[in-house]
Amino acid sequence: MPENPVKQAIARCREVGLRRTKALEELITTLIEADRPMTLAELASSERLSDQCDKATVYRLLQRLCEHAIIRRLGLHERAAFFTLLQPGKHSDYLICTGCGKIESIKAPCPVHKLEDEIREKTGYRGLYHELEFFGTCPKCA
Amino acid sequence: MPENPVKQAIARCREVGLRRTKALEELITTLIEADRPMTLAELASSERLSDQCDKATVYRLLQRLCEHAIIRRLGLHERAAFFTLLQPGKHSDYLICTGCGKIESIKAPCPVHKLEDEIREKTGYRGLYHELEFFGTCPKCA
DNA sequence: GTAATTGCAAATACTTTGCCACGTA
DNA sequence: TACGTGGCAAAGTATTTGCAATTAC
Repeated sequence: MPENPVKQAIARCREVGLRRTKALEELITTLIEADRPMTLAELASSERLSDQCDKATVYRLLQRLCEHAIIRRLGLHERAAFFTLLQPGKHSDYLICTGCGKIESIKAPCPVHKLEDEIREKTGYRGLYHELEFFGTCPKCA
Repeated sequence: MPENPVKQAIARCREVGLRRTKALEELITTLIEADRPMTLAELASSERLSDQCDKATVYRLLQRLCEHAIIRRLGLHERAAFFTLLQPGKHSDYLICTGCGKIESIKAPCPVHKLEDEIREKTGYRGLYHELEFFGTCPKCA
């Protein structure tokens, strides 16, 4: 039974020593409801957070959550950084339209695990993970 | 016979209608000599370019070259964008240390072409390409 | 000659920090 | 109570643009 993912994420936050604040709850909830990577600006101005707390607060929350590997910061080519919640057992690659900027999750089985293992062995890098993005022009923009 | 890659790249520039300026030559040469993705700031302050032209010029050159798919802008998680020369038949994935920021090219055969083909068919995206990065802590930083 | 390109300076955009007040454990 | 957290405002860093002067074709 997949328990409430918001509660799961907050539990992970508590485990690493973060305090359970209203802002934290709303941030996690927002990320889960959106089910897509979001920018600091988007989050800070979102319904749940805009009148809940300052942008600096969201910024520092994101920072803490990144440090503890509860969320991840993604490149994705925009000027602003994107953040996505890490959920155990879930991994997403992305399909991004270079025209309108639309970002889709690709849930398809990711074909790079084998290469990742090879790299881990050959290079001795620790905590290895990857990010895979496909870029192109979506049918609407074409 | 692999002809001089600088000349090749400049030839491609000419084909798409760009003028052959000193700045263009030095920019291309710098990217090829470095053989790694570079940021606007790095390029603008590089030996070949710093007293050759203004940062705005480099910026606009990079922009034009991107539009014509002669270079590519990469995310790579730093705050600044990275740029890399596209060379026909060459594709690189990257291994990046989250500690010191070192960026290595992975020349290993890239395992995502098949998935890329599937996505092209299923989604109808045009001009599809991908970017694959591995992140971790390098032995030195660990 | 004409349109693309450039330099300089100013404007944006996004991120990051300082400092003191506040709330959670 | 003590220390993590939050608000507000200011600073920092990277990017982007306007406009007149210059240069490649």
